[in-house]
Parts: sequence; structure tokens; C-alpha cells
Amino acid sequence: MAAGMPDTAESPDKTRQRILTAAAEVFAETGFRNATIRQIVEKAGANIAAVNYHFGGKNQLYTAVFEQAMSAGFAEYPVNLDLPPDPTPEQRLLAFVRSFFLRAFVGQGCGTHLGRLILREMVEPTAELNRRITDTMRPMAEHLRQIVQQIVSRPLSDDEAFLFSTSIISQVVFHKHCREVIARMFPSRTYGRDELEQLARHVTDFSIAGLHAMRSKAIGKRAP
Amino acid sequence: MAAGMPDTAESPDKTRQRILTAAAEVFAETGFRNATIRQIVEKAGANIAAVNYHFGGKNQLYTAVFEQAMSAGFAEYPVNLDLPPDPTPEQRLLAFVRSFFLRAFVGQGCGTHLGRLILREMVEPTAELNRRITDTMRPMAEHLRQIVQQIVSRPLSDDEAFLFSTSIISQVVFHKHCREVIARMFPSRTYGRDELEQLARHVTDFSIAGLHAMRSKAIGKRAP
Amino acid sequence: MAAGMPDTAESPDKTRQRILTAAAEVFAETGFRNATIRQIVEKAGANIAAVNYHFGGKNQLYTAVFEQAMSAGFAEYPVNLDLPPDPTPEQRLLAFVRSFFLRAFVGQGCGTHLGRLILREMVEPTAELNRRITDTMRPMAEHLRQIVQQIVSRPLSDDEAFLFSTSIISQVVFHKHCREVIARMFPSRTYGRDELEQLARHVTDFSIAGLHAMRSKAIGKRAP
Amino acid sequence: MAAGMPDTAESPDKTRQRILTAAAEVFAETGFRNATIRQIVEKAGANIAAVNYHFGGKNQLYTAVFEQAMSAGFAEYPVNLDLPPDPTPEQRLLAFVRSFFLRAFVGQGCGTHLGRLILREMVEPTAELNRRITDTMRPMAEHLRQIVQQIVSRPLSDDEAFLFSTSIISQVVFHKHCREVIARMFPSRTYGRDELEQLARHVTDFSIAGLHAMRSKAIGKRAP
DNA sequence: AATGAATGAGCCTTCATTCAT
DNA sequence: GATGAATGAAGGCTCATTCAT
Repeated sequence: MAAGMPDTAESPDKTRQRILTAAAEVFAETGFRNATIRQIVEKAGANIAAVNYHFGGKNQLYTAVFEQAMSAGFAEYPVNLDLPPDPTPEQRLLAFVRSFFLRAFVGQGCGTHLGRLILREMVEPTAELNRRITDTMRPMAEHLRQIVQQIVSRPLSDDEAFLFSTSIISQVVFHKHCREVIARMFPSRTYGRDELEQLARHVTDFSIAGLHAMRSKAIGKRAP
Repeated sequence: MAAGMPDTAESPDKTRQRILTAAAEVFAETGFRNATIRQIVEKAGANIAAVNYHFGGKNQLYTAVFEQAMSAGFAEYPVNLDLPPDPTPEQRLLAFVRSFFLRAFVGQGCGTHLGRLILREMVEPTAELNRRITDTMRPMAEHLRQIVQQIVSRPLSDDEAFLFSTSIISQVVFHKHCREVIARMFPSRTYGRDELEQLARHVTDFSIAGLHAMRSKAIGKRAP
Repeated sequence: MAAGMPDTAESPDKTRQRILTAAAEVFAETGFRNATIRQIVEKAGANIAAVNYHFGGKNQLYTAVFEQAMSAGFAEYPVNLDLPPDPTPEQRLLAFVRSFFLRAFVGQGCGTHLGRLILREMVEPTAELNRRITDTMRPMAEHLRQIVQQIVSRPLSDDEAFLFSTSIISQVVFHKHCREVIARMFPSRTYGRDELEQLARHVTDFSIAGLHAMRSKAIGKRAP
Repeated sequence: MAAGMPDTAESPDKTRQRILTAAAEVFAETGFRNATIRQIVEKAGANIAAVNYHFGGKNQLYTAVFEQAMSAGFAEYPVNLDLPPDPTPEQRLLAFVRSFFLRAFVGQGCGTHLGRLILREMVEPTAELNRRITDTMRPMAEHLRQIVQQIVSRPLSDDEAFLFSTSIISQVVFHKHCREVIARMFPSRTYGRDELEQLARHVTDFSIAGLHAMRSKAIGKRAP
């Protein structure tokens, strides 16, 4: 800000941001443990000591990456994406499913990284996972439960809510989780825009049919 | 406890087998990369060189663990578990789903490890993943496709087979993949025997409803 | 000697150079395979990771040592050492032989290491040997062949050039190659400066006599 | 020897001998340090513990190999090979040189191994080298000195004897020592029977010319 | 604010040797 | 007499981190 600033004025906090961007890609691609600091700073065009300087270490860098990816992902594709006013429950479910797919697969940015980062957390949880559950997953689960309840047109027990919600959400996250297997078994699947729309449509239809069948069928409490 | 007393009575099983057992646990728990040979042999009560002697290295040990877990898991819970003669398609689907759940969640042994090992492979593929796809996943996918086709009562396009099969299989693997999240969000879920039966029943019913709804609804080919 | 006192005064030379120097000694003394990185860095007063940091690994360190020894050795004692302008062929041969002896035996530095390093390469070749043949031995062989041709005063067949050149060069390298045997059988031989001059004189005279005798005696082509 | 001997009667000490033969090849080919016991016993078709059982360890096996190769090599090609009665000094020199070449290069057996084993000892001496000097090299050096003295037709000082003898012997051993370099620079050199005869002839002629030139030229004593 | 040099712990692997059969 | 199993030391290398500038 000073008048006599050196010619580094163009990169005030650029190094920090470049590292953050590079780290998001590398962590998403190769995981926390496999990723090396050298790999990240090389991609960011920074010095090897910069990570420790700016973030304090590999762990803290990971946390920073996660938080940025989280906030950016949901900003672009909210759960009520493209919903008309006074939507039907079925429309709300489609929006939920569709926004999830788009967030996870469209573009090269934070959203697609986020899915993979969370997947990594599921396999090898760190302190981040607990934060994401509180911040994001619980609200989403509650949101989905209400949609389901509207579709089934009756109050649901916790058991039923769990079963119905997981039946739906599982069909979405599957494509992210089993990415590597699908790529090998069905190489023609590229998850382009059209394919994602088809996928969202199918998951919604399939699930609505399942839910309707459950309308009159109460599922008993499990033994404690 | 006496000094100089051989402990052979306590370790009748061969070193090779002890290493294999210990390795299955460690690999499932911490993954291939994170697991160290020292950790494994310590748990197995063997010397660090024993792994290279018996298996040739960390990689080959991993392969051996995988194969044992694979064969043991499917030996105990085959895909046609408890099927009556001349089963209906719905019965076959239930057997498929139910055996999957039991294989993945019952007991402390190979089957439960197997699920986590495969999950690890999905997040961080090694050469094993390709083998398991060829050996196991492709046959299972074909098996499931035939069941689905019987239920829908008409031939399916590749697109339809993919969508229907993934809608079903996703509901099963979800509980393994999102294990850590479910444990935190729904701690009462313990995946005991009763719960697994309920789960298998639900997934089958939900899916059959979804499939029946798709009976008359052809899904168009995707644009290339 | 005081605790906490930095010893930078004692090690003004950079770590990289200290490692290079120590490595030359260790490699010359014990050979590439036998030498350990730990041994080298201990001698250099450096950390074990410094070798990988500065050179990339044991192999590359070896290459660096070789190249430094090579260039330093020939810089100090070029093949035309102390030659007058318009030298006679006999003078050129003496310079060739004499410079070889001096390079290989005088001082404690690079030149003396170089001879032993090359000897090691002959017994247990690595990728370096091929490089040294291309870089150094082929040019020297060609140089010697021209001297020999001038002395014999007639063009030489490849066979003759091979025989005459090896008869000369062998008398020089012998003292390096059989160093350990000579030290045991003739302990008074110390290869001091005077002795090296005498040796160079003798080898040159002996060889010139041999070459002169070959002037008129063509050696037939070998059967293929 | 007993009547009731088991059916291993066919291999009374065969294992020991097979190991010895295999070890000679492996040691000559890859050197003492590089050679592994596994490599040797594999080649010999024996168990890995057999070396320690029969010889007591890798070191003792090496000694045993050396002694066998030594005695066998000189039995086949003695220094007076093919000499007529009352030979001239020149004939004796040719026999000396020629037998050396044949011993070192003809056949696949002990003699060719021996040369390489000794070369290894020169680069990295063990206790074996001292034994070979006493047993073999000193007698040969004395033998050569007498031949040289006859050719020069006058008594020689120790200095002269050393210079003349090394000038001759160096031309022979060179082809063994620099084997790897010659194979790369002159791949057409295969050291077949004809080539060895030509080589022996050349070295003898070249050396006799050198010696004759030294007839009248006394070499002064070196300063102590 | 930022960097290149340097560190030390830890990993997988190899190898000669020993042990129990 | 001979063997397969098991051992422990050591080697090269990688990596996150720290230090002095």
C-alpha cells in the first residue's frame, strides 16, 4: 500500500492463494497422505518452505483447503437450484438430487474437488469430517427428510426416515464414490451435462416410485 | 511366563498365516500406503523380514490378503444365499442384496475387511482394483443385470441396465462407504443381525417398486 | 570448542563440495557398491539426506564425483604436458606417458582417485564406464594411435594400431592396476616424483624400441 | 558306506562340489561382495543353508573357490608350455607369455575364472591376495627375471629387473584387466585361439625388441 | 515476506546367518 | 546330512520440517 513498495506489489497474497488452489487439486487427486508438499509448491510455483510459512504445516493447509472448497461448492449449486415458487415435493426432490450431481461433477473447480475430499474423509476421517457433518450433512439430511415426508404424505419414524433418505442419497453419492470402478467398467460414462440431467431424472423417478410404494407400509421399530 | 520357555503352544498357527491375518486388519484399517510392514509384523509377532520371505514384499502381501479375503467372503455368503429351488426374480434380488450386507457386516473376519479394502481401492486405486473388477465386479454386475431384466420383464438397453443396477447396488454399498458418517450421525445404528435383515428387506422392496415403475418406461439413448 | 558456538569458521566450504570430496575418497577406496551414503556423509560432516538433496541419489553423486575428478585430473596434467613447439613424435609419446603417470600418482587429489575409480569400473562396470569410454578413452586412444603412426612412419592397420597401442598403454596402467600387488612384492616402490620420471622415461624408451622393430613388419589381418 | 544307506548314495559330496563350481562362476562374474549366497545355491541346486553347512560362511566358500581355481589353472597351462629341450631365451619368453594368455582366456573353466578372481583381489584385496603372491606371483616373477636376464645378456639391478619385467607382464595382464573396456571399444576382439597366438607372438616380439635396446643402457639406481 | 539449504525420522528391501526339524 | 523358516542388521531413499539468511 505504501508508495515506495517494491515490485512485488502484484503478488500481495498471491503465493498463499496459488498454494491453496494447487493444494485443492493435489489433495483431491492424490489424497492427504500421498500428496507431498513438494508436489503442491511445484504446481503453485512457490518455495518448499512457503507452506509452512503461510499455513504452518501440511495439516493446516489441508484444513484451509477444505473450508474454501466447502463454502465455494454450495454457493454455486444450492439445494433449491432452479426451483419454481410453490414447488411440489417431487420438484423439490429433483432439485435436491440434481443440484447434488451438478455440484459434484460439473466444472473443474471447488465442487468437484470437494466431493473427492469428503470421500477421502470417509475412508480416513480427520477432524474435518466432524465439522462437515455439523455444518453441512445434518442440515441436508433434515432437508431431505422433510421432502421425503411430504412425498410419503405421512409422518415417518426415525427408522423409516433413515431408510428412505439413505436409499435416495446413496444413489447420488455412489457415482462419486465408485468413480474409479465406473470409469473402468463403463468407460463411455463421462458424466457430461446431458448425462447428469438424465441421471438426476432417473434417480428422482426411481426413488419416487420406491417412496410411493412405502406410503402404506410402516416399518417396525428395531429392537434396541 | 518362565524365561526360556518356548511359546510355541501359544502360536500353533504358522507365521505366514499370522502375518496374513494381521495384514488384513492393518490394511483395512489404515490402507495400503499408510500401513507399514513393521506395524503388521509387530501385530503378527513376526520379524520384519518375514514378509519379504513369505510374500516377496508389501505389494504381494497386499495381493495375498485381498485374495484370501475375497475367497473367504464369498465362500461364506454366496450371492445365492438361502435361495429355494426355482426362485422368483424377487427372491433372487433379495438373496443378492442380503448376502452382500451379511458378507460386508457380519463377523470380524475377512468379509468385513474386504469391504473396507475395496473402498480404499476406490479412493486410491492400486493394481488390485483392476483384478477385482475382472474377477468379481463384472460377474456380479452381469448377475444383477439378469435379475433386473427378469423383474422388469423386458430386455434392457445398456443405459437402462446401468441406471437400474447402480440404483440398487448403491443402496447396499452406501452403508459401507459412508460408515464413518453414519456412525457419527446415527450412532444407534450398529448393523447387527436384525438390522441387516431389515435393511436387506427394505432395499429390495424399495428397488422392486422402482423397477416396476420402470417397466413401461424406456430410457432413451444418451447423446454420444 | 565452546558449546553453542557455530563451527562455520571451520567449514567455509559448502556442504555440496564437502560431500563431493568425501565421496571421491570413499568411492575410490571402497568402490561404488561397497561405499555407503552414511559413510560418505559422516566423513563430510553432513546429514544423510544431503546427498539426495544435492545430487539426487547415490548414482548421481557417483557421476558427479567422476566428472569432477576427470576434469580436474586432465586440467592439471594434459596429454601434451610440457611439450615444446613442433615436438618430435618421440617427445609426444613421452609427454603422453609422463602425463599419465603424473596424473595417476602425484598428489592426494582427484587424479589419484580417478585412476582407482576407473579401475573399479573395469572390474565392476556401471553406466559410468560407457561415458568415460566415449568422453576420454576413445579420444586418448586416437591420440596415441597418431603418435604411434608417426613413430612407425607408415599407416597402420586396425590390428596393428590395437597391438601397438595396448603394448604402450598397458605398461602405464599396470602400475595403477597392480598397485596392491606391487606394494606387497616391492615395498620400496613408492611412486615418488623421481620414480615416476624414471618410469615414464623407461616406458617410452622400451616402447619406442619395440615400435621401431615393427617398422618393417606388417601384421596380417586376423581371420574373421 | 553302510549297506543300509539311504538313496542319497548318489550324492555323497556332490552338493559340496556343485556349490564350489557354481560359486567359482558367480564370484568371477559378479565379485565377492555382489555375489549372493542365494544366487550361488540356486545355480547349484542346493539349499540356502548349505553354504554355511559345508563351508561355514560366504568368506570360507570364497577361499575354497580360490584355492581350487588356482591349482587347476596352472596344471593345465604350465609356464613352460610346449617348450623344446634346450630352449633359447626367446623361446622361453614366448612360452611364458603364451601360456599366460591361454591360461587366462581359453575355455570356460577354472583358468578364466582365476584371472578375474585375481583381478578382483587387486582392486579389493583380501587375505587371499597375500597367499597368491607367495604361492604364485613371486615364483613367476623370479622365473621371468631369469628369462629377461638371459635375453639382455647381463646381470640386472633390482630396478632394471622390475622395469623390464613389468613392461612385459603388463602387456599380458592388460587384456584381462581391461577386458570390459576392450569389449566396448573393440567389440571384434573375441580372444579366440588364433587371436591369442597372434597376441602372444606380438607381445614377445615387441618386448624382445625393447629388451635388446636396453642391452647397453644401464638404468641408474633411484635415490632411497 | 520469502527462500534455498539442511535435518532426522521412517519406510521398504536385501542379505548373510541361525534355528528347529 | 540337509533343509525350509525365521532373524536382525544395514542400505538407499523420501518426506515434512526447520534454520539462517
